[in-house]
Amino acid sequence: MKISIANNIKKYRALGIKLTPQRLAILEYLDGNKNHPSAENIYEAVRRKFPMMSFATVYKTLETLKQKGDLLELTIDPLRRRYDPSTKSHHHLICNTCKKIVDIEAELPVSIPDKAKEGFEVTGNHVEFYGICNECRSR
Amino acid sequence: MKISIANNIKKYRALGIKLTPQRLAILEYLDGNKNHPSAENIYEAVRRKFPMMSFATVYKTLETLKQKGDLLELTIDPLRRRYDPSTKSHHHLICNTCKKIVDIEAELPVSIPDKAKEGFEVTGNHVEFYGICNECRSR
DNA sequence: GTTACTGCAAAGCTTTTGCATCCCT
DNA sequence: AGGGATGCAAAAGCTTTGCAGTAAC
Repeated sequence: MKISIANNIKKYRALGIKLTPQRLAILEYLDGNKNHPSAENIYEAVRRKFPMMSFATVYKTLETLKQKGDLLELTIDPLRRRYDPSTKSHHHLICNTCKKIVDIEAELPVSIPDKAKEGFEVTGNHVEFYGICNECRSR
Repeated sequence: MKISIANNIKKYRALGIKLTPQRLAILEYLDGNKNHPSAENIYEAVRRKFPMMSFATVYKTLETLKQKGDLLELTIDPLRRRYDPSTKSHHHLICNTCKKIVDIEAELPVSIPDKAKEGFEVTGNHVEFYGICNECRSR
């Protein structure tokens, strides 16, 4: 984990991102994270290392990463924004009961007929599947 | 439009929804509306008829309709919730530039391989296509 | 030395809530 | 008449912003 971040330092330098300790902690927390964390999740996690951390720093860093194309903002949760460090396009399963969000690893062939495109030039897509997860069903 | 609402009055009665003038105005505004309005859009529109209307009434009515299954809440816009009176499952095109949201009329065969289901019992899905709309491309 | 980031507090938006009053059924 | 809806104002969340001080480059 730490090694992976270390290897990426030159990538962030190249992007023109100034690497402060706070940012490194955020990057380390996000690296490989599959939990689709909210800003608060990130704040709480990183604050254990940097008790002086402020929410503004979290939001500003997330905004920077987003603009550099290194972080996806998910509009999936009606209550708050969630973030996903996996920037290659993928899809999600959402549990209607516990609201858990799980990545779908498989490729999904989704296509839209030309006549349904309404004049759009389509550049990407995102599929959400709704249902009930294993744990919730067991109850 | 008014006729369609009139025909539906017994439906709402049957749902146990008390039909106040404010609610009728909201229902009329929503009926057949393809603009995916926000609570504020609805408030502004209905306020022209009922200047005394309050935001709380809009939100409470939307919540009621949602719970009766007569309105969908869209989690598509990161800035605010939007509502869709078309309750039969459908998909959306979203313009990256002007943020317009357009309904897709066609059926889309979307399926997920069993091995990708992560133990979920899948009950529905929603596809978002991203791109650039005709108007934005013309500039 | 510059430039850009941090931290704090305040402000901005959207959405929810409590409560007295009102009105649909 | 009774139960639910309305309107107002206040509060609650989440996110953004301004600014002075500070640290990375």
